[in-house]
Amino acid sequence: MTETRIICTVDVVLLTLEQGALKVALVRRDREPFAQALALPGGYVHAQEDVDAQASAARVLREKAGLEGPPYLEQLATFSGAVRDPRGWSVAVAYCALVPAEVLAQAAGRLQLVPVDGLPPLPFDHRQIIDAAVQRVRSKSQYSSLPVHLCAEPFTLPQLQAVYEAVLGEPLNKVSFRRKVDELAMLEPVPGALQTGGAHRPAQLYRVRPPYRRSLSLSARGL
Amino acid sequence: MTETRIICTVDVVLLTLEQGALKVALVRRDREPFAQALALPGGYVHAQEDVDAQASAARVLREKAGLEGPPYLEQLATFSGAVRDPRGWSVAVAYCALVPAEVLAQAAGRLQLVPVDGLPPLPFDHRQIIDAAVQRVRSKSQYSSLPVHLCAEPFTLPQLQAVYEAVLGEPLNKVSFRRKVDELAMLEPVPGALQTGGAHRPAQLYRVRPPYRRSLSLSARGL
DNA sequence: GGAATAGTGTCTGTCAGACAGTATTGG
DNA sequence: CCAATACTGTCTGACAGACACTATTCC
Repeated sequence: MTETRIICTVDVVLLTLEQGALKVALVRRDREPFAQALALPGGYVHAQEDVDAQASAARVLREKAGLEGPPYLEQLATFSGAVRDPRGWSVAVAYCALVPAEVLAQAAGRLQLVPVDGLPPLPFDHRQIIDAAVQRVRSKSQYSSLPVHLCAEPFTLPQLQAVYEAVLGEPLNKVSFRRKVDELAMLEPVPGALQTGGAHRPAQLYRVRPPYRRSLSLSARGL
Repeated sequence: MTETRIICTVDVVLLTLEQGALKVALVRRDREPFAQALALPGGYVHAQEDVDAQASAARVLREKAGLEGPPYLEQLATFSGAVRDPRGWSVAVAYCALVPAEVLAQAAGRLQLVPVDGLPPLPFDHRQIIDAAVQRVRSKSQYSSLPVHLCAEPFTLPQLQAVYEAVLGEPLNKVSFRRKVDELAMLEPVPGALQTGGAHRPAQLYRVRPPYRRSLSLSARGL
């Protein structure tokens, strides 16, 4: 009995917020299959250089998006089967990464940002992978600090609330939002730093407390 | 440059509730590495016969546990890397399955049930995989109907509440529990069927409504 | 002073949990 | 009638959201 070789890859759903809309970063494929098509950044697992699949995903982000330290990178799910890739039976470990739009500016040109609510036809099962990522992000945003990773530091609480509202697609109560953020105990005010410039009262600037830099803070009852 | 072959496997964390404790089904390995050791049921992905990794997991359940129709089977996470398997760089797609203890009776002898809170040393990273599965199940039990898959139908509400309490490890309020179960709208009373035998008022028996047979019902605010 | 936005004190409706009562069986 | 458990009606404290007020800036 011959053992068929299985294709092992990683795909990264790199999400950011631009102009109030959640967008996914796509790259133009330079190889077959689907050469020239827009697709998720991904690639083969390199057994020689990657210690695990998460390292493969970080390498993909470095090579294809020029991102050195991924602020937030989480395993999403694994997509597998005989028909998803024309080359044969494949396993794609999908990861979800969140970055502030400012961080992607450096990779302009290599990446194309597409609103997740208006995706073009995509190769493989990339549409399904993106949908799963968006669903996960929206779900986790309801009860965790996940969206802070879409905000460049330092930021104000009204800015952070706008990010939450953009991700969740619904307006939030200001008082409740501030209560919850306070409960999460994940932010600290930057002493003396205020957002000035507007013709109105300046807002306090905040940053993420170091322990929550790469992880999440969870809330018992949502928001 | 030579491409190293990557080992593709699936592992199944088969959980059940026995004597009020959450237990995982382990099998004695019949091959190297770790032959004779207790480990999670698992095996290679068979590209020729499995349409995807979930089918591989279902096949493993069938071959190693004698389970034909897995009542609940969900992808957990993927564990990968160079060091987790002595044979080389490996990818293990882990699945979590829930069954009532009664269903496992038919597979007695092949499976050994071990309480998840008193696990022996296990090969590979199986301890880590089991811990992830238990954490996921406990977490999801807080706001979904997941534990019904640990209950053989038909069951009474007090029985179901006991299952929730065993999984979550804390007592629940009876009134709130019944309100929530009612909100989930996932159960229907079996007409005229009552649990008799005790020297007390008999309890109404319930079954899962067909649409929720293999999926979950989610609650907005937990429990 | 006015416009605009940041931030806060207080009220209220809702809902989860507690309590205690009724219901229904076997002995 | 008593013990035991199933089930239900009602009260109450806590909390999310609404409202309105104060604070601070630029013009």
